[in-house]
Amino acid sequence: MRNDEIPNPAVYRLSFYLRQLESFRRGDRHTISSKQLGEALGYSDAQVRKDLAYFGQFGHPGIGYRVDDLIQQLKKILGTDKIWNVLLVGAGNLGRALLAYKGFVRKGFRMVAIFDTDANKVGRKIGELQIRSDQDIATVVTELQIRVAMLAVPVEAAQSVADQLVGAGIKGILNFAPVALNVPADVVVQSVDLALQLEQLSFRMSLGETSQDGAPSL
Amino acid sequence: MRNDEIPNPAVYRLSFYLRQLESFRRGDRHTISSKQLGEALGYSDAQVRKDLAYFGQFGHPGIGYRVDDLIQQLKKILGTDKIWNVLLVGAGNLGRALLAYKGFVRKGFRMVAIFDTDANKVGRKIGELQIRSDQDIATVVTELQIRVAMLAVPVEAAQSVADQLVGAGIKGILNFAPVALNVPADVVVQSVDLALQLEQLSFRMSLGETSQDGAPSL
DNA sequence: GGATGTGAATGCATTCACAGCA
DNA sequence: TGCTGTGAATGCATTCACATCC
Repeated sequence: MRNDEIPNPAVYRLSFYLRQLESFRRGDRHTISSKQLGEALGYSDAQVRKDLAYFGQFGHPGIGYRVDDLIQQLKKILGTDKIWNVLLVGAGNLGRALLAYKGFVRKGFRMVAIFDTDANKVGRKIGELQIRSDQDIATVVTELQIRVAMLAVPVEAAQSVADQLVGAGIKGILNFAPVALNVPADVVVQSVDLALQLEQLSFRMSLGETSQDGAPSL
Repeated sequence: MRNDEIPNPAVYRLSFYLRQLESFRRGDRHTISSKQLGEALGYSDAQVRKDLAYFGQFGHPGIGYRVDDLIQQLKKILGTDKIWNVLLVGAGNLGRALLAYKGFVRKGFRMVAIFDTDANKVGRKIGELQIRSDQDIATVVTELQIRVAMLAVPVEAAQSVADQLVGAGIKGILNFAPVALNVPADVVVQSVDLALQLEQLSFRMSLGETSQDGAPSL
């Protein structure tokens, strides 16, 4: 199947399916139906089946989906079936929290270098890693074959650091600065704006809603 | 206009419009057309007009939108035209980073209390605030009239803390734990799963995409 | 019986295109 | 002329409903 036929929201749901399946597996569930998986997440059974069918035939009629199998398949589809080397720019509060965050490692994302533009911070160690100057980005990216960067710098610096990252050959940026980054078409940006999330929560609190979670579109 | 006629994606875009308008204002732009606003964010002009029209008539034919005005209106719609008292549960790495994050304050979210379940941490100070026991949540919520909570505890603890928050009268939770929380219909949960964002980035890197940003749906 | 996978039908979001106003 | 606001048209995502298989 061609990739551009897959609805964006479906790709987000894939991650939720994976998360839920891992929870089912911890509960020693070996097999699961689209109905059960959907109910746990607030989706219809048809939605679950359709989403999965975009990527292949993973189910067994009369049985459902084998939990272990489907986890493996989803990891493969999402690209987390292997280890990724990731670099971090910005050794402030947020950067240090990201560095320590266990959830990344659990998914196979390994932080292998930290950079900061602040000369005072350069050279200091955080955990195992020594903070390096942003001047070294290009060298390190090449040496360690890094394709993904996390950007946790102040909004004023974000675009220029993004340019450096792109120049160094980075192909994906997880951006925490509240700004729309300008990058070439072959570089993917995924943005997380924390204050924006709280603002959205504030909006939804003034309605009679039941909604969960932040997710997709384009 | 009835609220449930507003597309979810449109609500997310509202936040992006606001962010972009504030950037335009810093550049001393006083008036802006739907075309210009849309171009800055990758949306069509019709999209911008339609989204705004869900909430009222803010524009001036032949002129466009007055930047200052529209900022005010959007803040009012989103609920960030006033100060919110917010509490935080979880004084780990992430919690401390959230506490120090300037972006929340800029939008009028004021962190007024921190809680942790770890007795070792209780009593310690972070910045101005002293970490309190989760036992005190109900008291503090009532005293300080808090409606919003940020949840930055490990995934195993998330649901039980969420129950405590709900019991104390909290109506909105910004959840950083990678789990779908179960809450009553009058409580809103907005979730941010950091590892999931990185996973989505990984998926999109294996396509020929140009996409930006993480956003809506249901 | 119990479940999947999938074309067809529905419903929702976006875009078009234009009347109307400054 | 330049731009908004909006019904109508289009396009995309979800749901229905059923043939198919264990």
